[in-house]
Amino acid sequence: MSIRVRFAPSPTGHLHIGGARTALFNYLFARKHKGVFVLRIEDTDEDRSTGDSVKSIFESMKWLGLDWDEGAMPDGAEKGSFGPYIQSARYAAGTYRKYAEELIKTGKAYKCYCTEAEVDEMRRVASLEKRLPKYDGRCRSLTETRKKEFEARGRKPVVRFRMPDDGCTGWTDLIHNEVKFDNKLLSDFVMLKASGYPAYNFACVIDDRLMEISHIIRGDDHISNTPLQVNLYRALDWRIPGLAHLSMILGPDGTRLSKRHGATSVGEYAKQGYLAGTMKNYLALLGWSTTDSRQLFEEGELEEKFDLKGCQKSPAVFDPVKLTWMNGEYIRKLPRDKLLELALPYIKGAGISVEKSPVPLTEIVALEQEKYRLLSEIPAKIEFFFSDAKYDETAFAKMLKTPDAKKILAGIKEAYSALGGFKEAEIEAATRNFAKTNAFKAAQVFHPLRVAVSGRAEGPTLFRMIEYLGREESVKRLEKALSLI
RNA sequence: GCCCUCAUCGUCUAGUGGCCUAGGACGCUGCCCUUUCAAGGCAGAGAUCAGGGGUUCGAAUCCCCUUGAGGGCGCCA
Repeated sequence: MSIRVRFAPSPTGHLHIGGARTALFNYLFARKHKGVFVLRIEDTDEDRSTGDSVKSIFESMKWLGLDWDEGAMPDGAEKGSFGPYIQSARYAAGTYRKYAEELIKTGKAYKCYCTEAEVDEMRRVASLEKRLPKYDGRCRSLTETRKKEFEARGRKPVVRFRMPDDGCTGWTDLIHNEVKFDNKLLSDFVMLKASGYPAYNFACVIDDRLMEISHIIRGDDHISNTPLQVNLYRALDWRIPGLAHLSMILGPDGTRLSKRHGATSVGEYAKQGYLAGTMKNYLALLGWSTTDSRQLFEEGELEEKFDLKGCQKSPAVFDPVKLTWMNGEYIRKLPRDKLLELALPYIKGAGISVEKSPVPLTEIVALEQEKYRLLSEIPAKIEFFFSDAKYDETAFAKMLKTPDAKKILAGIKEAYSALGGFKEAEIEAATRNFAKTNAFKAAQVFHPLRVAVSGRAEGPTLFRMIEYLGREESVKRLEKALSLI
């Protein structure tokens, strides 16, 4: 049996962390088993589905590098021979109606003329009387005359699935092992809405089967939908795919991850300067691990090592602090030209005019590569190369408001002006020499010098920084600092 | 209310009856390196394995109960 998995988002917003994790695990499972990864759009919620959401989801998937083998594509075309891959299009082709009618014919489904208000009331009363708040099945055996009456009054029926009245429905979950539900608890769920559109539990089963999906990997918020779907598979006499329910992702307070925990969409993290590789690596570790508890994975390694057996049953708290640490790790591993490429949008976005760069921008950006944890931190770190030093008050007070500061800066200024060349090694030698001849400790000179030239108490390695700034600019800044002391 | 699921350091986790006086990672603390900040190296604090009962020569690992948390009970997905 060939492995075919799918990610089936409903386009009602951006791709969220939880969705991305589900997509990732499906993708990894497919790659690991040399299977097929399908992307299907479940846009059967007529009110909330939007084309913009579809676009946004595509974008995030692409950013994360989760390329799919079959399904709806960003250019509006489709790839694969099981299409269409958008449920609204499948609806238009009559796919769902066909199977619904078949089930009605065999008595496994029926038309229900109850209005939403009636069903709501039914549930309310049941709940009050401490009975199960489920549909009571009153339309299960409507006579033809009754049906005609309803139709005559203009009532549009929904199609409901007839659940077995007794027995249990269970399955062997690939993550949770045996799970079972008492059929008595299960409701005759809606397959086709009054509008004719399919509801989730129905569309999902029909499509998974028709697309020959071999394994369903989804969040465990779907566990209670599963017995309904299993019964549908059986009614249709279809083979039930492998079922794997992933644990939820929670916020730091232990509740389901949501907006009030901060950024929840993949796009927001991308904007904040997290790398796609970081996100992929971090998300993989939320609910999955190797037996050696490995943290950092090389490119392509997850695809090789992923295994459903390593999946956690319990929910995981999303930890932005660890994510940020990991991003630093990924940034450090970046080749410098790649780093520049990724940093450029942030640099330009900060209004830094890079044309004025005294040395190739790559060099400047790479200067503090080991310190960046977020791409968005880069502009603030390199800004002083491109505009006059803005003196940090604390640093200025501490390093330049000292008895020796004037002497040091003046002396260094002189030494630099007299230098033949202006390379890191020469600058360092001259600076150390100045310190020595004037009986200063190296640090006594270095600190004020750093502040005078960059405005900050911390920064890149001192002499290379000064080299990049250039003699003229360095001297100019020393003069300015002198005038301010 | 009913049903389902889950339960190892603050967090992500390793662990499938003896190798566990419970390992790794993030975070935290200290030291080293060092012109700063980082990075790196080393060391350390941090988990009576939710609690209580069993089973067993032996349990984080198996069984039962309790508690807690999460999810579901839609013509949303």
